[in-house]
Amino acid sequence: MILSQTSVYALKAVLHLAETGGGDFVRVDDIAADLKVPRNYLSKILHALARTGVLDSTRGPHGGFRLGKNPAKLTLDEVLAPFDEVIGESACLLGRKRCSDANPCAAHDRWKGVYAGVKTFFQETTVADLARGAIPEITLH
Amino acid sequence: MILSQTSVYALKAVLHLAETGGGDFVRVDDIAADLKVPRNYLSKILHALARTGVLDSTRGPHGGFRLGKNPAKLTLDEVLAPFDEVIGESACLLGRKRCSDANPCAAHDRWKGVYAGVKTFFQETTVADLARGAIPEITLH
DNA sequence: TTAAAAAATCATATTAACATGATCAAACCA
DNA sequence: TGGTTTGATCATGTTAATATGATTTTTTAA
Repeated sequence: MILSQTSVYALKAVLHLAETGGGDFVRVDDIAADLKVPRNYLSKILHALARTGVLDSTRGPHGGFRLGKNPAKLTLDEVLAPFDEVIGESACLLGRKRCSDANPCAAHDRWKGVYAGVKTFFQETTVADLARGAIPEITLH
Repeated sequence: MILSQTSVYALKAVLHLAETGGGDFVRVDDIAADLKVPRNYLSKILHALARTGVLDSTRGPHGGFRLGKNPAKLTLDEVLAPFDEVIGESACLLGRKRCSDANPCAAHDRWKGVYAGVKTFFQETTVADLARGAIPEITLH
């Protein structure tokens, strides 16, 4: 897989909230059940997303998670940042820490262009781009 | 990392043989020392590459590993096939087993084109493309 | 035919990702 | 104010990738 399992869970959860959340708080248990993802594991992931502002959370009755940003302005890169670093250092095909035009690995020149496409995808695609159906107007707080 | 550590070792070893092997058998110990890669772990990897015909191996004095195919005809895809499946099922961003135009995940339409570039890179880039310096003429057996 | 050289294999250890169950702490409401 | 609802956290378990050390098997050459 391109993304780790954790990243896939994160992305699915955020899309789920964009598609069906309607700006309301949704319980972890409900999200976990809908997505068929382990409850406590998801809880930890959603908590990490709340820390970065991607999600918003409250406890107690009527608590849960909702989007913390406008989905049209929320890039996949922002969602995945706490988990995989899809972008950045991991860019080198041969696993180098530092790999640049000035100090390239054997694959650098040919891989560069391909990787640029991947990078752009994650930096420019938004949650709204991927969410199916009508995206409700969400009032941010 | 895009590729697993194992895949990186495999790719580095094959490039190393293309660049410096000169068609002769090279000992695992020497490759491992040059690449700074664990010896027995590399041995297992090279053995797997020999099974698919990418490499050729012999035991005993003057034994070791050498390329089993013309590097100009050896694609990265062929090298990595026993380890990661960079190409194929793992294609779906959201981790689906089956994800197609007919039965797409939320990311399918937008990811498809980007992924096609990655796929093409691995299918069309050859070991000779990445090997630095003169590639010696290798007599295949 | 025997000793050395080399890959092949085996048994085991380490680590990180992924997962589960139990408990804790905050928010809400009667 | 006390009980219920909910996220947050903790302790632990499982599994696969990565790694190490020891042993076995094959090949060559003296």
